[in-house]
Amino acid sequence: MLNRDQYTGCTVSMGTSRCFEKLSEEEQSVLDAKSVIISYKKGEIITKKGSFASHVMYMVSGLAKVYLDDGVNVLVLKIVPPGKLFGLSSLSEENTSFQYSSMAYMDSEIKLIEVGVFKEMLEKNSAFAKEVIETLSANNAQINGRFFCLTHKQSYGRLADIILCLSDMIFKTTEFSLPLSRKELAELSGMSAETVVRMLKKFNDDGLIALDGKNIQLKDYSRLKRISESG
Amino acid sequence: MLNRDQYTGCTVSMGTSRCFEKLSEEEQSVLDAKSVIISYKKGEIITKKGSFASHVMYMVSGLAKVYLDDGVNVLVLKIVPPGKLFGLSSLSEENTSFQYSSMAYMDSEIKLIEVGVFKEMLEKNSAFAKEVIETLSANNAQINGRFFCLTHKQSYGRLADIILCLSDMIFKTTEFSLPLSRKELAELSGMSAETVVRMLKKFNDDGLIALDGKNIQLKDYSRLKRISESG
DNA sequence: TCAAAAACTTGACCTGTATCAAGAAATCAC
DNA sequence: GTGATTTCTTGATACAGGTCAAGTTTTTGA
Repeated sequence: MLNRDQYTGCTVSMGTSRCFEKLSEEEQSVLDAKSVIISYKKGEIITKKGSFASHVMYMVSGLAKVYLDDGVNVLVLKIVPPGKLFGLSSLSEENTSFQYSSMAYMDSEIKLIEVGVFKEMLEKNSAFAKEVIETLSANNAQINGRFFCLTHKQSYGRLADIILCLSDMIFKTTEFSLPLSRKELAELSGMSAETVVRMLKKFNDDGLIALDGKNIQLKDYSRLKRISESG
Repeated sequence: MLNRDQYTGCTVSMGTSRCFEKLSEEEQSVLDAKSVIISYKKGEIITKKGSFASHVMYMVSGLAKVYLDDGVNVLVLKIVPPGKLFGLSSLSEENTSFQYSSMAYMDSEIKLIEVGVFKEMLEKNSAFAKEVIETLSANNAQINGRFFCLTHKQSYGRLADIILCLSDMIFKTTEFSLPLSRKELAELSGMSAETVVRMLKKFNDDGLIALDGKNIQLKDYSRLKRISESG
């Protein structure tokens, strides 16, 4: 049999944004001089699509979603964990406003870096620029994989994806307390909140997970994986 | 009423890749020395996901699709018209293989640029690098809009999107001969080929388009637009 | 030029998942 | 602490659009 490529609906890309490692101490301090760290409470809007894109962001601690919203539907593009740069669309000369909205899933500390100084670094330090290109590409690839899943997998697979993703990439343990509501899980997996409830229940009844309100424990990782893969 | 944001399932982003304008004549000729122009016949594979990413590509003439494929389903990420750079995921240091497959929709001439020399330009010429970042961001934004549509609009809206997109961005006229099969339209709009046939027929019967085999004439642009917008 | 293959079309059927409704549980605000 | 919201859960219902099958038309290639 052909080795069928796998995509996941996972919302978090690997690794951290490593561009800052390429800056000299002096450059870093120039950057820091034009940066502030802001605290956001759970549920607070961080950026609103269409508003003036004056900065790029770096997640220091916490968790946020980056999403599109047309007033009726919401599509979560990605979840931003600590160590990640986001809001890079602000670098565009053509689009001076944010292309995406973002919201804190939990209390978060976010470093806002003035876009002018960030661009200045791109000009001065090509290793930095290359790292930023790397970040953009990785981000691209990850969202495209998610795109594939949300359009071609069915609900069980998509929900399994999200559960595995949260476990593997965010909480790094098989038992955790969800900071997300069912509605938010629904946005992530591209389905209705009611369907999420039903499917979580099914997973619970089938012994794949143990569910207790907001607490989830993965009981059968490999079967979840199989569901994720088979769609 | 709130101004509801609009996204389209359109597969082509605006404008052309302008990074080359930032190169000096000398840099351009260094680049050209490491480039070749290759002709592809309609239906030929240009890059295969997973194969060694030795070059980035520039569409000189023709039309191609960039897509993901898991062996069962196909998702077209974008259509590449002349004047566009593609395959930029090759720039990643981490992924030395193509992240996406691509195929010629019609006979095409494509310039293959050796990835090493392209990276060299990124290092040397920061205006060039900034333009590439711009291209990546625009590409991002465009695919995300498409992502939104394919997950939240229903079929009529998605098909209307594609028809309008082909008319506005590719053929630049309201009457054209489709180089794509129904199957390919289906991939683009994320539905089955049978459904495409049925919906095209409906559009035809409703006087939105005049259909004659591969020939499409847009009869009621504004109503198509409304269908596209209302989903 | 003609047979074989591919693409297109139409109909019948079926199912995954959204939507609506309504009650239970949890959370929030004062 | 208690009433008011907001979430969560479950059931009933509806339908968009996929799948399968079978016929027709177009394209291909020897």
